[in-house]
Amino acid sequence: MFTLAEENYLKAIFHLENDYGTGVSTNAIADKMDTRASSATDMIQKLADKKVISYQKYKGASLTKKGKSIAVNIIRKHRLWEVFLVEKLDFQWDEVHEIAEQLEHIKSDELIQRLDLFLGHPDFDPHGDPIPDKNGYIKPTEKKLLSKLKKNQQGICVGVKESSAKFLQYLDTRKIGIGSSIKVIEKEDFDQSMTIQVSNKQFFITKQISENLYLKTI
Amino acid sequence: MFTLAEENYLKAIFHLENDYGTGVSTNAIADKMDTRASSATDMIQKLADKKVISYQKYKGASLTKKGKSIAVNIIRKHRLWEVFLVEKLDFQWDEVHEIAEQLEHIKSDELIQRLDLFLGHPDFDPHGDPIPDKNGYIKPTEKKLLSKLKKNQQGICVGVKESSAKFLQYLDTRKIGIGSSIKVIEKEDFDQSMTIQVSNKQFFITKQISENLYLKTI
DNA sequence: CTTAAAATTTAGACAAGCCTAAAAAATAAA
DNA sequence: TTTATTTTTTAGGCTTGTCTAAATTTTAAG
Ligand SMILES: [Mn+2]
Ligand SMILES: [Mn+2]
Ligand SMILES: [Mn+2]
Ligand SMILES: [Mn+2]
Repeated sequence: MFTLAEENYLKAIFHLENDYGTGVSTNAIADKMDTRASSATDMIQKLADKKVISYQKYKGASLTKKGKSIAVNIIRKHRLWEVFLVEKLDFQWDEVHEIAEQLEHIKSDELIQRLDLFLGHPDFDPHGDPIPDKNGYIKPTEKKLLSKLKKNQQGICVGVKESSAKFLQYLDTRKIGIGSSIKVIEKEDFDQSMTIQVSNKQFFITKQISENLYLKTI
Repeated sequence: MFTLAEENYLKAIFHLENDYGTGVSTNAIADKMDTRASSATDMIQKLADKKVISYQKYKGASLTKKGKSIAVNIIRKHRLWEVFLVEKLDFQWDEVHEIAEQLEHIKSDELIQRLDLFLGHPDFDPHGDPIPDKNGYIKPTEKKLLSKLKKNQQGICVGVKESSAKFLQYLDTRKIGIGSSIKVIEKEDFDQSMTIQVSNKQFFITKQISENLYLKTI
């Protein structure tokens, strides 16, 4: 069995490997966990002892098969709970992450199996992130960052990269959400800022925004 | 903010005061928490420092107003989650306690408020225990242990005292549950064993059973 | 290739919660 | 009321997860 801290480190390492490739540095982990490098080292050594990561001093860490399976299961729980909170309890999409951070650590396979059924086996969480199935399989989805689109290209918003409350609220005030149709009207070469069209309104957005919106191009 | 361990101690002290009156002994707490008296003393001193119990060396502990309010809130969460698990996820009443022991520590007032609404503001949990309202008020209910009834008296089962899976399964196999009509057919003076009638069937039960079933007499 | 900077690990400490063993206080027995 | 027993507290230690400061290794610069 794994402690809450161990579970959180495994999840962090999973996300880091996903985003920046295999072999995660101590500093990257410490950063994501909002702790000190020395604390990260301690935990990395413990996780290596438990065979859930492979690790050599000074060379970074990678999840083993077992470690990945644990991490994915926590992510599955996190996302299912987020669906529950939004679909059943009427929370907004910017309000659920912190609560799901707690709920993801509840230990009961039966509970998750039944929750999944109750929710109708959802494929995506409220932020457009895929929900791993009970075997840990994550269906690969073809989605593209808005920042990669050129002038006049368009797509449907299928997810967000950042999912901080601040960013989600920014999107809310501009009526951008999962399912919104977005078209690039103008793109500034110098700073990658864009003018986009959502429904019948046009907005000016910075690179920081376009780099955090996933689209399915059409 | 209170740690998981602190919350569990507060809940234990609340239940002990409820069952055996104010001023709870160190041993009673250690016993309920399945720990050693020395550990209980450590925690008692910490809780006293935090002003959630009043305590004098060698004299036992009692919840302060603040401590009681925290304990009752945890119990409210526990019971609401049990309702959720049974009503929404189709768990059996003997399967929910352990999971609720985890869920009761999730910290979000908004979550509990919405869960309560989602469940339709239930008054009782699956074991017939009252659910405190958001102000911590527990509606007093008139219920009587089956063991207190005399021959030919009857009532409706409104709750169980014990709620271990073993006991609940015992009741299940005899089709006894919340709402069952129970009549005392025969009562043995010597050992308090009884013959009772449930629906059209008669059972022989020991004192241990009758002391753990709450009835509303009619 | 040697030095400077950055990244990582180690050493030593601390709080929370638990433990065992021993001391102290309260209670029961004689 | 003295002695024995039970209850409770204290003392000292251990594990988990964290920290700061110092040492070590790796990487980048000159
Ligand atoms: Mn989330
Ligand atoms: Mn999400
Ligand atoms: Mn329960
Ligand atoms: Mn219950």
